[in-house]
Amino acid sequence: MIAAIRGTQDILPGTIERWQFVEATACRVFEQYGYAEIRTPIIEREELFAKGTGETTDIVQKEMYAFTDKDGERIALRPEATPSLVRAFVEHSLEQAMAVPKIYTLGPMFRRERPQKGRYRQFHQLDVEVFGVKDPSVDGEVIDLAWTLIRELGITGVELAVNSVGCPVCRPSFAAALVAALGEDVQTLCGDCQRRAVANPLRIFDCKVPADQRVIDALPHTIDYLCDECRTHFEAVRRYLDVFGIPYTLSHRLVRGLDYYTRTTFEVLAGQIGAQNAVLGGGRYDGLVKQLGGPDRVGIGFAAGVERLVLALPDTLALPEKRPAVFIAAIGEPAREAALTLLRDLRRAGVNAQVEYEGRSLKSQMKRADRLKAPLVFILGEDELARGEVSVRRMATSSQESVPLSGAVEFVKTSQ
RNA sequence: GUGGGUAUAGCUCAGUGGCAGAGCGCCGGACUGUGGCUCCGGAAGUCGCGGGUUCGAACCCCGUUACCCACCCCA
Repeated sequence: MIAAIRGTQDILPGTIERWQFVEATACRVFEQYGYAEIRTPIIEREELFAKGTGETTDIVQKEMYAFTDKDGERIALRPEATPSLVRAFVEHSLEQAMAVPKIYTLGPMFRRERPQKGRYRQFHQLDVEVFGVKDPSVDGEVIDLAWTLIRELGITGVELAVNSVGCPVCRPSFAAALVAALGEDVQTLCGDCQRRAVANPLRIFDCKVPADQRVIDALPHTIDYLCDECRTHFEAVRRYLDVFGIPYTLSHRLVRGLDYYTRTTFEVLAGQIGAQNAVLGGGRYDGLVKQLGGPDRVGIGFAAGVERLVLALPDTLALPEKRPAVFIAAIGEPAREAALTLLRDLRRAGVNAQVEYEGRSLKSQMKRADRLKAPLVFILGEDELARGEVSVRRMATSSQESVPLSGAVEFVKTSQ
């Protein structure tokens, strides 16, 4: 047997309904907020992510699926959507084409990590981006959109964390302050943290090693080192969140893993879905568009993990059951032909009607109808055929009546 | 890349050296053409794979692969 490759999975009937619910809800909410869907290729030039996601990130350094194409070009399977959306924004001058460049997309992403609960090599994201708006009110709108999505999905027990990581002006001084505050204590931290202290001090805040927490808790906070502009911006973002009535926690440890984030960062964390508890994360990336060769335009957005949202959906979520309106059981060859004609007519009238394909016994056909949860069964045998009627059985009550064959379609439609 | 756990029927799992099992599901039957409940019968297995020990291995030993969970990191 050839099995699906590691970290990929088939989403089967019984589960796919929850995916459809998540995707349909997301599209509805995004459209309501005025975002337009776009779809971009799954493969891109490797360079796009090296420059966009960041040469120093783990995603690019060790998790990206990349290969050399037959003409020698380096191709990558996208590990995230933002660089692709920025590329499309620039390539098609969407700022000219759209009244407001507010876009969303959804689809598979690829990262070569060891799979675990809520993390796969092919995973799926919902992704929202806004380009060219500096005003903090758009930070507020994007976070409100994220929060509304979570609420519309019925997901509870989540926490919204918000922070500001500053900009290229103020971040270096904060990083320096971090290292200075650590001082000799660096020696007492875990190996990962010691490496981070040199490579990217902000990431020390990601550490989960219990022994390190006392030292980390005492470290300075990003928001105390913001430059005037960043501080004013962040204060305004927080005011908007208050205006929108969105409950959030200020998390000075929310620094996020991608190089391009500036100023506002945020994350929605859910319990009960495993160790990978971030269902949604995003922030502002004011330098990215220019860095990718576009005009000097700011940007902000977020990505939500579909697998994680599906895990976080309430157990009580009741999705409408898919069932045929009527099942047609036929006995004997002449009746089978009449049944197929009736089947065609029902379907042309927009009715979900099913039949048994193999010529089985009536008993088997009834069993099939029951299993499909069809509320009505049309029984067509020699007797019915001779009278130009069908017997209609209501499965719930086991009651049975006769209906003229010519009125069968109408009968189903009126009893739906 | 690292650590731990698991691997037996379609699914969930029992089975600690002596004939491969259960529940659910599936197929058929219980007075000619009637579902669910009950009863009877049936199909279905390379016990993950490869070696080793043994008269004999699903079971013990070695190796290997896959999956799950966790670390790193991230959605």
